[in-house]
Amino acid sequence: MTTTDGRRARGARSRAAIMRRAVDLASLGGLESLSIGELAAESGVSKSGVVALFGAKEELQLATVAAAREVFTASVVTPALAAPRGILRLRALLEAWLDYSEGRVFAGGCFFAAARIDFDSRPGPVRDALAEALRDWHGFIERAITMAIERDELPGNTDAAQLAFELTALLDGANAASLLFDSAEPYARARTAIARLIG
Amino acid sequence: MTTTDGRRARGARSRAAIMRRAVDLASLGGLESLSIGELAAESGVSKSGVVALFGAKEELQLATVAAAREVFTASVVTPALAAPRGILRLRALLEAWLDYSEGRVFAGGCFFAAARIDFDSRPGPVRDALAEALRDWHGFIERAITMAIERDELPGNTDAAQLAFELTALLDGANAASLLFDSAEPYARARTAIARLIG
DNA sequence: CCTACCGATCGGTAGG
DNA sequence: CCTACCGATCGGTAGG
Repeated sequence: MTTTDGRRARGARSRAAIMRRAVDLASLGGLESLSIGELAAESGVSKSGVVALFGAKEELQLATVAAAREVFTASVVTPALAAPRGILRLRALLEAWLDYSEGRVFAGGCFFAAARIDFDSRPGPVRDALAEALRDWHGFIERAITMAIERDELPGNTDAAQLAFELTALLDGANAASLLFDSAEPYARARTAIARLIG
Repeated sequence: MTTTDGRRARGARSRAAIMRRAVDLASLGGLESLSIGELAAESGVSKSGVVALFGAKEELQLATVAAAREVFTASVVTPALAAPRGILRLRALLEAWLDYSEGRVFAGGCFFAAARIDFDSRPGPVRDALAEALRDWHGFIERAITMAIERDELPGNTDAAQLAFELTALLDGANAASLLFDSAEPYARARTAIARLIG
């Protein structure tokens, strides 16, 4: 019993440490170029250790997406839930996202923007997991918009899905431009545009 | 002389055919996972043939970026130049871009959106080439906006760089969402947002 | 979890 | 432009 628990606790710590490296590596080079050997070497375990803990490549990729979602939720969603429903929560969500991207919570910027590329033309479980994560996030923004409309903090004729598309496009655009041009200016541009859209 | 010209003409045809495959492969999997061996096999030449024509990996990547720029210019920029300067040309540019993305001129959607990922955290000549291509495109949009302002087709207090950021973010957002969700709806959303921004 | 190993593919070169 | 080859790394497995 004690040895089993000890082994499980070590396994859990090891899993968490390896996933922390995995999400960073994937944010830098994409989810497909995340290699088992490189991840093992950087984590101080053997290749077969990585495979034993997470399974083969595709299961490793799925585990990495799940780990990234947890980090994302803790960095962006949970903090914003402290704000009251409505326009304040919507603003908190957008601001938390910009901080998450600008603060490089993942070494290579937004994990999902990087992970998407290798899979958005390749159907399968990994693409499905990424699509679900993005859909969840967009849905979260859209519900915050809807609550703001209900509270008369946004015009009654606002199209929530349309506004959610525009806002997330601004966030992703800031992330991409900041990375490529190594500049913080795109975040200021996104904030300006957001202020114009939702006051 | 004749044999030399014949060889050169064959070389040029071969180069063009190989680049046509290279830009498609890179748009699907990213510019780093474009492998010399795969490109050679799909083009019907040997690996050393690819290297002889384009040089080692980095030179191949630079050649691929240059080829993609040519395709992009021919698909988006040149057609839009037929429209008169000002708001009409701006609208033509944005519409041509959406058609370029939606029509999958590159098999994996916008080449530059896909190629960016592998390099936006990795300084070097390839990143520089991608950044220059994107800067060129943004500059083109910005100049079209400026000309529209000068013709009083957009408000005099319009911030051209800011509006260019917002418009290109909408284009890129539509491309990304369309690929991941395998849907045409994001293009409609982008068109709606563009119409609101520039009438 | 490890070592030791597998076949396949990577980028690249020698020699022609 | 080719064939033939190089060392390194890929994902993955056997056996413990």
